[in-house]
Amino acid sequence: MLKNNEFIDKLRSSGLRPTKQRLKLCKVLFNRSTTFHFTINDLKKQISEKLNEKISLATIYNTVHAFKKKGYLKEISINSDKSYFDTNTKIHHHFFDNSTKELIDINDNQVEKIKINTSLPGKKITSVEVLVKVENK
Amino acid sequence: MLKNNEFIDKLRSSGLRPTKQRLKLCKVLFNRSTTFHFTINDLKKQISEKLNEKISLATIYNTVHAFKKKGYLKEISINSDKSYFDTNTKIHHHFFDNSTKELIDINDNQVEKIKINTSLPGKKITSVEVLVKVENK
DNA sequence: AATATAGTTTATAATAATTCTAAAGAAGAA
DNA sequence: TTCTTCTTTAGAATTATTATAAACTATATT
Repeated sequence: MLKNNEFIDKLRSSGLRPTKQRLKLCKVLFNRSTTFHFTINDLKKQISEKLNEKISLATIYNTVHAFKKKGYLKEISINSDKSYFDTNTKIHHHFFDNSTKELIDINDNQVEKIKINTSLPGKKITSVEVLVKVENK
Repeated sequence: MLKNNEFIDKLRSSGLRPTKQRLKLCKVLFNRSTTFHFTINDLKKQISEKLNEKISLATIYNTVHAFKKKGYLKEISINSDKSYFDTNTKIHHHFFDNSTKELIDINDNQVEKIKINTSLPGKKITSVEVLVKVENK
């Protein structure tokens, strides 16, 4: 459980003003024991459920993108009508449950490290993502 | 280069009536030497450019989804505002060029086969996808 | 402490991909 | 031909996301 002051320092040190809204979002996003996989709508719901407050939708979008840019959140590649984000920003891979539309982390020891034996001229690799899709048996 | 009759047979054998629109789409999609990675908009453009004809947008969507369901097309997992499809339905992986927003096949010998040493209770794996994102150097 | 400024938040409108609808049209069977 | 079922279509509806521009606030400056 991080203190408010720690969030304030973290925000300030990355050039983001520690506003009320950002601090509330930090609480909801980062004050948890396990990683959080979410869509904007999931996040919005948790803000009202956990904090019993309201942050405008535009601010939620803005902040999530700001946090992603600063490396505090990661966007996960799924072809869905919605975007998915993850509070675990380390390189790791995912199950995507098509039945529940939920993301689940794959542990490092559960999937072999991927080796790419090629490159593209003039391009640099920015990420390597493995997505294992599952559904109910 | 497949003949029209071959498309007719293929469609009929999978329970799809061989309509003018579907045959035109077959021509654009499958009468090519290399695989085709496309968005609905790309496809629409090629219909007018290659065939100089027009198929309603709803039909393009309907047909692409019907072909996907029958296994003639594959949808690729990218978090983009648009959906991407691929005429190569074999298991293979992709580069996604964030600078040009293009998909490029990764050959089988260019990426190691991924081994998953885990499973989820009550779920079955439906696909394993590797996406390598690249951008201009 | 008051003031200036640059960064933020907000409600709302705009955008864009996709799906829905329901009527008209076409394919295949009888 | 006629009937039934499937398909196409234009346009409306839906939905996630981004843009806009005015009100607000954190912070630095005086």
